[in-house]
Amino acid sequence: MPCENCQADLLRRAGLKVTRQRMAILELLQEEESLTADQIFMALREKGQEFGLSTVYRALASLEEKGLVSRTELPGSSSQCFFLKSGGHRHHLICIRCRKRVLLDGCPVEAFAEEIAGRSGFVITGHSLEIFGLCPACQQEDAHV
Amino acid sequence: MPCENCQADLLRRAGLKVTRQRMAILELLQEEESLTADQIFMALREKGQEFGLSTVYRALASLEEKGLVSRTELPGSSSQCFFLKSGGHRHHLICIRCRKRVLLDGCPVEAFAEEIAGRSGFVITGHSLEIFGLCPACQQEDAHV
DNA sequence: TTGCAAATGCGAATCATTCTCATTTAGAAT
DNA sequence: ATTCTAAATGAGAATGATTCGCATTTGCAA
Repeated sequence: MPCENCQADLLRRAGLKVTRQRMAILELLQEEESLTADQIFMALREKGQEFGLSTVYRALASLEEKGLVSRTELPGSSSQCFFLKSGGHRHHLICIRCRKRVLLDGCPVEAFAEEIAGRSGFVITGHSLEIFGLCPACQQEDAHV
Repeated sequence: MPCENCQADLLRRAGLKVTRQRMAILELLQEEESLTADQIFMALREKGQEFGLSTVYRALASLEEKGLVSRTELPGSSSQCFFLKSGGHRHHLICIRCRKRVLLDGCPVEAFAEEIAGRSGFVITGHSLEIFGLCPACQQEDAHV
């Protein structure tokens, strides 16, 4: 259960100053599965907490650098989505309609990558994997329309 | 072995007009593993075949739409790489240094995705997977430096 | 050969993101 | 509590990749 103090501690432990702006962004990302920088900017403005778009970008960059946040890009979109990172190597299942993001357990790529390494002579440094689909709620909505 | 006629046929079969520009781009992509739009633009200019950057983008878009070309983004890069698509569902092993792109056989994600579908209630529509590493040549070069 | 939709060229426009620089602020040190 | 400094912020300009508008050209089917 997220609390203000937890978030402040997260920031402190990361060596980042605890600012109104960063707190608000962390809080927002806790409510929403994943948002673009611009969506964050606008959501905060609606809450009466307006601050500069460049601050949003900078806050996200510092949070990412400290491992509190990650980003990806939805297929066919030009802007990037940010979401809270929960430790360890995990992949996401992402709804292409509402952008809900579900954390997955396990990774089918690791064994595959090792096999590849042997055959190709590459030194493997990482991989990207995302699975896309329609979440149950959006399946319903699409049926209605 | 690629020949001019093959490429022209590819275009015709895709319902695209056979233009100097599209031919040159296909040819170039056959030589190079993968290139950004701008790299294509400049490579063609060096060959004395200058044409507009927007034409490069449009040609790539139409080739992609017809399934002759795909694109991805290297991690930490802001521009997209284009490469010839060889039929079917395939993934790539990509050198993060020289950007060489190696086609992989098999896909470790399909079974995983089905399992996920059952558990999550999502209708899976696709996935993205890329594996990154250093190719043998670049391992050498890095050792030298 | 003709006709016309498709393709091109050029520059302007757009969009996400980053940068600059003056100002403010968190939090450590006093 | 006050002072001090590096870190963070705000506003807007700058950048860089990509797309768009529109006039012109060009495959290619008839």
